[in-house]
Amino acid sequence: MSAPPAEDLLEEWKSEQERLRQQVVEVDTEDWQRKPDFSGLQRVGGMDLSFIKGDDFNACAQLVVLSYPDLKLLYEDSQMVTLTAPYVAGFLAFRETPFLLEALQRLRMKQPNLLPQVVFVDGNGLFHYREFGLACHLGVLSGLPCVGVAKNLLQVQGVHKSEEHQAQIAALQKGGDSFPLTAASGKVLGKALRSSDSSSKPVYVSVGHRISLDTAVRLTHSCCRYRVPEPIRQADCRSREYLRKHFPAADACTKE
DNA sequence: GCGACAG
DNA sequence: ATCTTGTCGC
Repeated sequence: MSAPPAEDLLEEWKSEQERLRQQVVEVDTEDWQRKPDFSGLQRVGGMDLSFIKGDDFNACAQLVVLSYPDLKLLYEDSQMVTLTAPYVAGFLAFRETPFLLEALQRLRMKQPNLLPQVVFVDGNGLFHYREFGLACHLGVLSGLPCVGVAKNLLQVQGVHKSEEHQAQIAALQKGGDSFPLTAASGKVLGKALRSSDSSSKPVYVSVGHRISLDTAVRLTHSCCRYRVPEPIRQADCRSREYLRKHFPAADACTKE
């Protein structure tokens, strides 16, 4: 279906990532990030893309803004988009970021008062081959604080699904427990977090932009009703719902 | 050739 | 990402 990406394009993308990497701010920049109860934080965003089953190009781009700490819906935007870049592990941002930025731009235009103070992104931030995953990319280009939350482990910089890793997961006792994901260099690139008491499979949290890792992990835990933090979960549910409503069984009975 | 491969 | 309902268990 989609042509394999040319080698020189990947090299261009790498350069772009290495250039933008320099702009990532991996410390807390907001007052609320320093507060034990995050007082001052009122709006958290979540973004996601959902696809129709056999279609790699058309997707629903979703933005939700929830109140904090209640996690009630304040704003939502669903928009059908046509993707141009293929999915290549390590380059997810080149596929998705343009449409996430557009959604934020529509919000800035329509309801700037509802702009989220932090955005949860479905994917990694600094926990990435070149320390510049989707959450960093969106953070730097939007200027907003961003947190990356991946549902699956990307094996990067010496972190792998070893027995040691499995043992560390097994040692996570309750919601909020975590352990560091340490690169071969010694740098902690992210943390595996048990997001709730009832989910034994962790999520992988890393810094996107303008937030420290410890704050990102603490905030993620505080936004979890289920395994996936509520802003991302809502974005996922609502974009799927949009597709079900507007493209019901798009593949059934097409052959007569 | 084999494994890895965020979404 | 997507294919997929009910079911077993705490």
